[in-house]
Amino acid sequence: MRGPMSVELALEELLDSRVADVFTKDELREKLARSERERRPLRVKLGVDPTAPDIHLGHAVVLRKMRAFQDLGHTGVLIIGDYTAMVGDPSGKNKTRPQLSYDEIEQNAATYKEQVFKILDPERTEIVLNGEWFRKLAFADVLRLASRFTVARLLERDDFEKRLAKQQPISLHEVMYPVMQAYDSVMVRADVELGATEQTFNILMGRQLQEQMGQERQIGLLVPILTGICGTVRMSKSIGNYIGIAESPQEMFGKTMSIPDRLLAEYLRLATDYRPDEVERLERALADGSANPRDVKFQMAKRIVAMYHGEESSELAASDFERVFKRKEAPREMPVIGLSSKDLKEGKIWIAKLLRLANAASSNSNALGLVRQGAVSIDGAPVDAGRPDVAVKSGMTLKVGKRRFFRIEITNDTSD
RNA sequence: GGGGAGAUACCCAAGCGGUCAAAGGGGGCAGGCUGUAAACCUGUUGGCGUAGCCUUCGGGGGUUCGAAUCCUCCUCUCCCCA
Repeated sequence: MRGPMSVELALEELLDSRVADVFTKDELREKLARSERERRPLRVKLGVDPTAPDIHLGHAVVLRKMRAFQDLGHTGVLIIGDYTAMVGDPSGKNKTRPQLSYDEIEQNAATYKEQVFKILDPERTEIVLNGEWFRKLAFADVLRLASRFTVARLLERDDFEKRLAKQQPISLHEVMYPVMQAYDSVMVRADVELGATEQTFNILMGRQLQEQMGQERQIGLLVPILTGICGTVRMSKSIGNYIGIAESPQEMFGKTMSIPDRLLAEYLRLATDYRPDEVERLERALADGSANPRDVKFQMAKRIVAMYHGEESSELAASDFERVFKRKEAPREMPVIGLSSKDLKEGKIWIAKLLRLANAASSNSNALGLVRQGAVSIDGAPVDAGRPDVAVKSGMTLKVGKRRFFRIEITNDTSD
């Protein structure tokens, strides 16, 4: 149990640390105080779309904020937008999203639930699918709901404004998205809605609708958007510039080390659990040159991996990293490519086939391209594009590019 | 309802009868240099056991020895007018 002082501190962090905006802070303080008085936990809502199920460090920022509320005794209400996923949130998009099939959505939702408790407290989490209420609405209900919003107001969203300016299409169903999200807030009686800054508009709509429908309006708490590891645009699964919280320690470590230096401060602040004063100290050291960015990044990578895999795995990932990139050796453990003796002709295999079995190339053409560029080696010897049939034995190491390693295992298959 | 513009690969965009698997840029991947950073240089970026062949330029049909390019119908998008 926390003492009174640490509650004070936790509150301060809740409102300020990794927060971009709160509307409004005063209202939130009041709600928190009242919740304390009445011993009624706040209902803290977060809506997620089960479109790309893997949770990454970008999602983690907001999920960890929810966790912070839970640690103070409040209830996290996680809405899986199975129904809204059929629409696709236009936020930050410059084009219409593809609508998913129901099967895909269900599968994604399952993966999501699986990963989310790496961060959230299961004891204080409610998970609901918004199809629960949307499925039941009749068209007349939808019209009544829609009548509470004006087109002018909905088109004020900057993504819509931009698209209009660029003469790009906006579908009617996309305009409904904020309406649906607002309705979610009403249905779960949210006290607080969390989201990244791009959610500002949607969350404000929820506030408005709740008031119109006789509820106290929710507080919006916005967290900053994390830039992806490419360093240019937001972290996103579909772009592929992400670090997933369910990825292997080695992957996480490596990806963290590959971010551009200029993202260091941002990642220290948003992606780690360093205390604000620690972040500040590191930022200062980077700015005045007393710390080497590479070393800070190394520390940070260890921290991030530890957050999701524990200290031990983190240390191992760090030492594997040193081993591979400093000493140019193979990692201790690597994925195995299982070959059967049937795959071989006189002990040899076509390199393209080998790469495809390893899932290291998307096609034979792609594989042979890699070989031509000298990216492929076996036991340290580059594969010659002119001699694409390579002799392999169990225990040999296949290396593709700078960082992908595989161990070859051959089983004697004489079944036919 | 009327008039106009448009749809080309992951994205932007050129091409407007053969020399087009399709310029250029971006992005991705790979190589060099590094710290799996940045910047820079180079290569590569539809598929196929690959000096050859197959499929691709919104979709169908046609003209032609030959079509991303011409004709025709369809689908979709944007703009202006009502």
